[in-house]
Amino acid sequence: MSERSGTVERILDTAEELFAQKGFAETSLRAITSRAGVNLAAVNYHFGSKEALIQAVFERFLGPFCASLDAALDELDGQQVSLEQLLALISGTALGPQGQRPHRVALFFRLSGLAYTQAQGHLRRFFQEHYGAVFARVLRLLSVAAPDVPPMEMFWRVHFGLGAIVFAMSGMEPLRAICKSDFGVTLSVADVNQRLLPFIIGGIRAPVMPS
Amino acid sequence: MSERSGTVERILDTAEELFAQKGFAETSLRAITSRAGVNLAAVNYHFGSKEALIQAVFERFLGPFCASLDAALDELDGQQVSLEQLLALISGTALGPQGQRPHRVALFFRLSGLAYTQAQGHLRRFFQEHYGAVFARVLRLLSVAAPDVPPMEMFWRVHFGLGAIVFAMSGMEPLRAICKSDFGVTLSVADVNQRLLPFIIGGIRAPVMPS
DNA sequence: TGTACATCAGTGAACGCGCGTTCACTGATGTAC
DNA sequence: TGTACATCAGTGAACGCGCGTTCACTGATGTAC
Repeated sequence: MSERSGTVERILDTAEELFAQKGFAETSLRAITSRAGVNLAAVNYHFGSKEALIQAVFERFLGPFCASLDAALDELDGQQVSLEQLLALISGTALGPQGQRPHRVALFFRLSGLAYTQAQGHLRRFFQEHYGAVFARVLRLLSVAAPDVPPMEMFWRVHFGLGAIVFAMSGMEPLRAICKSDFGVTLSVADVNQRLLPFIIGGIRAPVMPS
Repeated sequence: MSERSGTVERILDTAEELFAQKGFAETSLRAITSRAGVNLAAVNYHFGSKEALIQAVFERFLGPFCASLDAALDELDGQQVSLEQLLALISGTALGPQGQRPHRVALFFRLSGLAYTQAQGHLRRFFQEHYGAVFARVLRLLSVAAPDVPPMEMFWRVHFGLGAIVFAMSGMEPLRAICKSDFGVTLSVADVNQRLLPFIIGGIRAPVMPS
């Protein structure tokens, strides 16, 4: 559990934080290794390359998350699930296992946003290969939970919703600061999360335009 | 109108395209100038630095857009405006003046996403300084158009909506490709835009959670 | 009208710098005989 | 039990490379007298 003196874990922790803070291209291996207190060459020794390090950061988060989500979905297999339940389950799974470190979820979504947004073609491929199956499964369940929305419409709306999440998580710090100064209210990351759900549910449930 | 042999315009056009395609840090001045067919030193000669070039790219789009939007909002000052009308006006203004080049809108939102998402602190400041007023004005009008949503809630929901737009625009190409292969339907950028509006309106109108 | 000078867009080559990666090496631990 | 060797995490210094920026320069155009 403790990661004291575990070079690999120290690199992953630091890389995760810095990538989320500044982006992939803007974070140098020197910045990571010096902050982590390890030798510069250690990254290439343990991971092989910067690109492989980036993938390892995602894998460490996404692996357990998808496993947990898959298991949770297995449990309610066949049952009728509402949109609210389904989304609550997903957000609960994301928040769950790390518990103590809720900012890691924000971090992770920010990373996903960067991965999509930056040219990082290798990451998009990596996502599709490793986690495409779970994604498709969720998409199918969503279509069952909101039968008025046809599958293709649902596909787009889910991505719109993902965008809302990613963007909110990415701009979390500045947005919370503006919220504080303009409305005098200090919201936690969890508070923002709680506000996201109704927005997304409202968006997904919106009447479908007759094309 | 024509920008033939206008070095400054050629640089701006090319930079806009490449920044949107690959991000700011990932796009070198050498890539921009060689594709634009101008001398490497011309960027620093005309703009002073790479950072100033980035701001100039935004200014060229945002300046006219905000002016048009402000003018359009002036015209219906005092009238009762619905959420649908307001959002249609904004998206119309964004799509309007460039008309012939609809992909510039996608491009521009992608750039905004990058600006928010990447550490580029100078860009966030630049945004707030130059366009904070128009943004606040729109926010006020939205609050009038959807009086059930309190201002702070609206603030967050607008940003969630912005996220949906930015993300959809950023991932436009791959998402359209997936849509084609999974559903056999080829959507244009305008089609995706048309699907965005109901989602955002649904999200903004969603019942407010009793906190 | 002709000449000298100023202005300015654009150029080509070089600058120093930080980057990801490589490589020969160390020192500790485990294994074979 | 002692010795020789293999393995492996980690190191320090250097590699070549592409980057943003700078600078002395050119050549065309405009202006002053």
